[in-house]
Amino acid sequence: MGVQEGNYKDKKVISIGTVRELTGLSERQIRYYETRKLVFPHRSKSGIRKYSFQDIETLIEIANHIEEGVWTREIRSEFKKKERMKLNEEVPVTLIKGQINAHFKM
Amino acid sequence: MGVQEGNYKDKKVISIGTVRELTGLSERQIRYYETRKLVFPHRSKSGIRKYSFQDIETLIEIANHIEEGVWTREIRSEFKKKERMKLNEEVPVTLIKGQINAHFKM
DNA sequence: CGTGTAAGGAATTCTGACACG
DNA sequence: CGTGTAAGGAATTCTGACACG
Repeated sequence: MGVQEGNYKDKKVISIGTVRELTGLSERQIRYYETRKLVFPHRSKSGIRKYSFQDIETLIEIANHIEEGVWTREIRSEFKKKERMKLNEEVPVTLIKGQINAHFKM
Repeated sequence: MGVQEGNYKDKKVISIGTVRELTGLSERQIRYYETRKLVFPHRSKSGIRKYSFQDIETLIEIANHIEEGVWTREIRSEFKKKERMKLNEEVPVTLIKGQINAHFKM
């Protein structure tokens, strides 16, 4: 577990119409949150936006915040805070002595 | 693990152009394998095909077989065979005594 | 600030068919 | 059998703007 799992969750392959259906948001809203730097879809060569499942979860989270009256500006700084915390989680966990013994006894 | 994991792999959300890019197949080929009953995309209300990541893996597998000269007919029966084996795997694994003890000692 | 909408154009996708072999 | 292609139409997506508040 952790950040990258080589999974499908982060592959940007979903176009905006499908994102609209999955999130219940309007395309206007989805594009607006991009101008507010809250989501970052890829672009196909011809300029079509492509989103990941992770993006969809983020959009739903954004929508929930907006409903509560939170501004996009605040949502962005909250996301940045979370990003900083994630980086800390990535620091390798030190193995406990007992676990090391369990691993290496043969 | 097993069949359904509530994951993103089976969500049919990818349109054919993206599938073309991900598989390297032509749209003609992708649609043809559908008429041969090898892949089963969903359809949006307006009739647009939507594929899952699982479909993409299946398509790649199909392409490999075709390259080896295998006919779609044979590929289909091979897929059906695999399907039957999958059903067997789903039979719940009987717990080994020691494991049961480990689980229930409190 | 966040979102709706009409506008015009460009890119995507669909189906049925003709072709080759 | 498996795949390419041209054809015409329908659905999708894009951008920049006006609007409201």
